[in-house]
Amino acid sequence: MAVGTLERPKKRERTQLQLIEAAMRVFAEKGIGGAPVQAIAHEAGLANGTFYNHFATKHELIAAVVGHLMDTVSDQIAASVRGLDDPAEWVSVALRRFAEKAREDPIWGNVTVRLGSGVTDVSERITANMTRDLDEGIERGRFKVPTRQAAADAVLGVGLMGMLSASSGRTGPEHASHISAMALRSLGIDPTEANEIAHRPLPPIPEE
Amino acid sequence: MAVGTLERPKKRERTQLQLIEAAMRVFAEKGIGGAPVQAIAHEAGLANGTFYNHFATKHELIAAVVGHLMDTVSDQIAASVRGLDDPAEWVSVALRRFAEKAREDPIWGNVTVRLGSGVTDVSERITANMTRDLDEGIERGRFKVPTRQAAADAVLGVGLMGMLSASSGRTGPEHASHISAMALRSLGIDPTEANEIAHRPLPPIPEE
DNA sequence: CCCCATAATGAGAGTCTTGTCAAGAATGAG
DNA sequence: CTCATTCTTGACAAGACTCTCATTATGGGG
Repeated sequence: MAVGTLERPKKRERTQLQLIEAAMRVFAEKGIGGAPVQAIAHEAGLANGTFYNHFATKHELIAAVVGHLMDTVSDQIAASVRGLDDPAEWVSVALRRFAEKAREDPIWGNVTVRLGSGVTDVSERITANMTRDLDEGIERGRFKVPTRQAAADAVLGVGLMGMLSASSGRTGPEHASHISAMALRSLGIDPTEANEIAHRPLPPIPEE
Repeated sequence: MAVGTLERPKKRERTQLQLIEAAMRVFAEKGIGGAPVQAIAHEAGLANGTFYNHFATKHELIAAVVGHLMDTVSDQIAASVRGLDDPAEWVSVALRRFAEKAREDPIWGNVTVRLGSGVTDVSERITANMTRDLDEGIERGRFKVPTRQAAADAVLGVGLMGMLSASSGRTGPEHASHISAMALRSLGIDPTEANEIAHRPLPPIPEE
């Protein structure tokens, strides 16, 4: 209970990460609803009670998973895009990063999709950056779309479904570029150009 | 136990439908995982035990919900499309029907999306017709897409997300046409033509 | 290497959920 | 209207899940 005037950052965080990662594995397999705390603790190689030393409730764990998921890419992507000028390229880079991450780490992909299409908090945070990019592109006349809402539906939809197939191993190495190209075409970018943008090398991810 | 040589079709089916519809309302509100059988029975105005006269397990109920959902539109759509010649129009009609149905009946839409992006059975059945249409369009050279998988991701993605925003009341009456146009553009249809196809009147739904 | 603040343990209390069943109510054919 | 058949009821047993807590283990600063 003593308020932390001293530093003690290590063990606690390691265990929390164990739990978060175990939770993602279990969520990916059994869905988010169907995951008893016991199963998560056991998957992490810890006892039931240990869980509650770190998270007061299951809901709190889910929030931590969300936070972890977001920290892993969302902000990195936003940053890696910051140097670029063309809204079309922003969208392309973001989509490709998500899809590739999902291919490399299927569990991450699976859980992100489940949360992104289910939990309101997450889809809002995922969409936040994307919506901003879309608006900017629309305003500049770069995207020609019927409405903001339709544009958001299209880009988010192809992104999530693309991640889903990527994380289930049904895709080749070009898949990220493919879905990115399709998204750009739906935003009114000329097919040839869309293809070119979708195949540009990805900019490096800047350090924290 | 007597094998049914006699006819007795009425009451049973009525109650089953009550349960299925109650289940959809509860699923829409609390998700599919978080819906106790008790809550469903109560929502239907029935006792707990009655549930188990009709469905041996909760999973069996979910299967019935899926069946009901599919019967409601999927086959109707397939039929209503059968007279048309252009794969682009097939896709457009199917997407618009789904999106409009979701707008008219938000609960139907919400549950269909949840099942469609989560339960494997359903997404497969939803995709089955669509994939066939896509393949045909690709083969005829009507669609120009990087891969079948990318095309399926794009169309299914925009369809599900479109239904989701439609069923949450965030959309105007044109939304169905809008997302249909975006889907066609992502399939390589020229924007002007995509728009025209997306605004053609929907063909009538044929009788059973 | 010692020691104690900090973390882990796991049995179990309390609660919720599923699924059963004997008894009573409704249905509808004759 | 009568009665056999079929449906409904709600209390309850069995078990799963969440969260607690007194006890034991640990790690890392001195």
